Amino acid sequence: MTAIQCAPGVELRHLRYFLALFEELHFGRAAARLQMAQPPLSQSIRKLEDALGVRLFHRTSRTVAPTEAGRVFAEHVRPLLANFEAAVADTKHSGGTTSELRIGCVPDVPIERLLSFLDLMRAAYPGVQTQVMQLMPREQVSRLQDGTLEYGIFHYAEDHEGIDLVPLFAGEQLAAFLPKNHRLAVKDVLGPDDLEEEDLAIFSRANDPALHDRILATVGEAGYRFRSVREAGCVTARDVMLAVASGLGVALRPFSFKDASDAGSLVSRRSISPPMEMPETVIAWASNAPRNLRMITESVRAVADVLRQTGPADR
Amino acid sequence: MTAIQCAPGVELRHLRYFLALFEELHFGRAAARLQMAQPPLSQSIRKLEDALGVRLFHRTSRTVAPTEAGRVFAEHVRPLLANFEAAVADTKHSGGTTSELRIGCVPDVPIERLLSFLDLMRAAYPGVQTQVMQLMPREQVSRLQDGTLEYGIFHYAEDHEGIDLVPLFAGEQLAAFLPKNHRLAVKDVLGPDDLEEEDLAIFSRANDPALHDRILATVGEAGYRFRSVREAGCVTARDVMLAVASGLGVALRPFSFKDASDAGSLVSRRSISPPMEMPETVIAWASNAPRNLRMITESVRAVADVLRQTGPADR
DNA sequence: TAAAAATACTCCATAGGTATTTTAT
DNA sequence: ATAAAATACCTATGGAGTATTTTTA
Repeated sequence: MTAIQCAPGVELRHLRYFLALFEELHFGRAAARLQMAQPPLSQSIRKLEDALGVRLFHRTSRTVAPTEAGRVFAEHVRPLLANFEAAVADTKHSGGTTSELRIGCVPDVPIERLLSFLDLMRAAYPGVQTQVMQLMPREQVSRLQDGTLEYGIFHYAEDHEGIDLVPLFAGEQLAAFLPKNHRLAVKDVLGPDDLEEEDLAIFSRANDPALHDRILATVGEAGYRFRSVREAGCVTARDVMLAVASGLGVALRPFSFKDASDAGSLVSRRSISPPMEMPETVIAWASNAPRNLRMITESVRAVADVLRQTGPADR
Repeated sequence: MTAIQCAPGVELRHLRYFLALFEELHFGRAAARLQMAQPPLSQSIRKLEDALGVRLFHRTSRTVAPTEAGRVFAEHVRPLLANFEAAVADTKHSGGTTSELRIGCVPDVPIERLLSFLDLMRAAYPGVQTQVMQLMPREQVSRLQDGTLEYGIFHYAEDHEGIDLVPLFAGEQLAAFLPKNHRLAVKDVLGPDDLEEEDLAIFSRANDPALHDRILATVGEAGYRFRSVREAGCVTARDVMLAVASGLGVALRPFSFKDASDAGSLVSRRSISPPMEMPETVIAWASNAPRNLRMITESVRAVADVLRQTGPADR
């Protein structure tokens, strides 16, 4: 009932900062982990100490060590933050409001990348339910616009009206895929000279015109020429591998495709030089999405930011 | 380890706001209780709901009702805040740093007032140890300046170099104290005419010259004249009562003095008209007090603010 | 229509960033 | 000499205030 509150000015933020520093025992590293600069972290810790009236760390310019009070505080703070997260998760659930997020994803995003994204989202939004469906970019965009999809993941090729997007993953390196017993299979690395007598097998332009064009442009700019370009209605990695194995031509696809297919015994993967990469993978959403998605979208931005910097190797 | 945090932007502040609203179920009252305006409370609650992705209250312009999610959240938030307070208290203790606060207080501050102040301070600073000592203002000031006293409580009479202070209590109403069988004891209320043939008994000017002068000035301005002013080295209420009982003269002291003395049977207390009041009671500290007192001083300011508004009746 | 919540704006406190200095090894 | 924390300074987000509008019992 008293209007006077204990430890005014101390916020969850300070607790998180404290815990990070307590674990790292190094202002620079803790700040990096918190994705902030070192000076504001110093200031925040000092402010926390002031608010508590207790010194939490004994520091010299070489060492940071928790004081007795710091250890006591850490003991309390850890479960406190955990309880907070639990409270949030529980509340989200009980609301039933955070209806399942429908996420569209093009088939050629490596499964590990997709999973590392979903993992981080679940960490940021404990209550969230996700339902990932395989959709081509055009389908994704129209569903984002009519509200039957919350987020879409595809390779960037062009902008769309009413759609916001941020980079999620860097473009993957491309490799050449050719039939096992192809004459070029004996070489480790293939270049423009090797490929100029080959046919390029690529997904049908109708599937995703903008991406199709962009890839062909990239190929041209990198100095590659092909005898012909053959379109195939390939959607999955398996389709591509089969087309290659059946002699349609050489495919240029991300390195990771080898692992994703059971056709590994039928096709060979070879590096190419000069290298090329796919357009970066982006995540998109409707600009006018309902208000209850705003914060989730903020998390999406944050997660995307982390993934783009650290890569999906984080797991 | 993940840098992505759950429910970003939610701070303890929001939890406090939420709980206040959950209990009041009325934005206006909750805001008042939180000592803030209503619109920012609306905004904060909305922001909290956004961050959680869940509606916590169902509101019309007439009613505010918690949703199911709101009830769930409240269940979590209550112990969470309690744990936080406990964590702060524990940490303060363990640090041992919040060395006992030495608080000086002049003798004529009513004990209830002093206690209500100490209560609120303990609420705001759970770990705090207080040691109150009876000191005259001059002594308090010099000890504040040399750092052997953290806070001083006295009646305002003048400013001092290097000393900050804020009002703590309004000045008390003065009453006249006279011997039980004094000729004026038959009257209920005494005025200037009654007292002009009396001697005024007052504490020695040497004790606190500024306050002494200020009281005499107040007496004069209120239109009171006395036959003479007699100084006595009185310090405690008991001293004053004894001086009065022994016939030194009439004393003008706060109403509450009657209760504080066991000399009640020897002296009578009478209201005076026109009324006079003591200078307000202030709490003071050294402007250059050590950094670990800064936050406590902030609490002192806050507590003083509340007490001055609500009065010590709060208990 | 009246009480209460939501909006619209304004302001300022402060969180956080950058550049630099201090300090201890 | 160097790595790391502290300090100084700056910017800008957003928390909180005042005035006003909208809403529904």
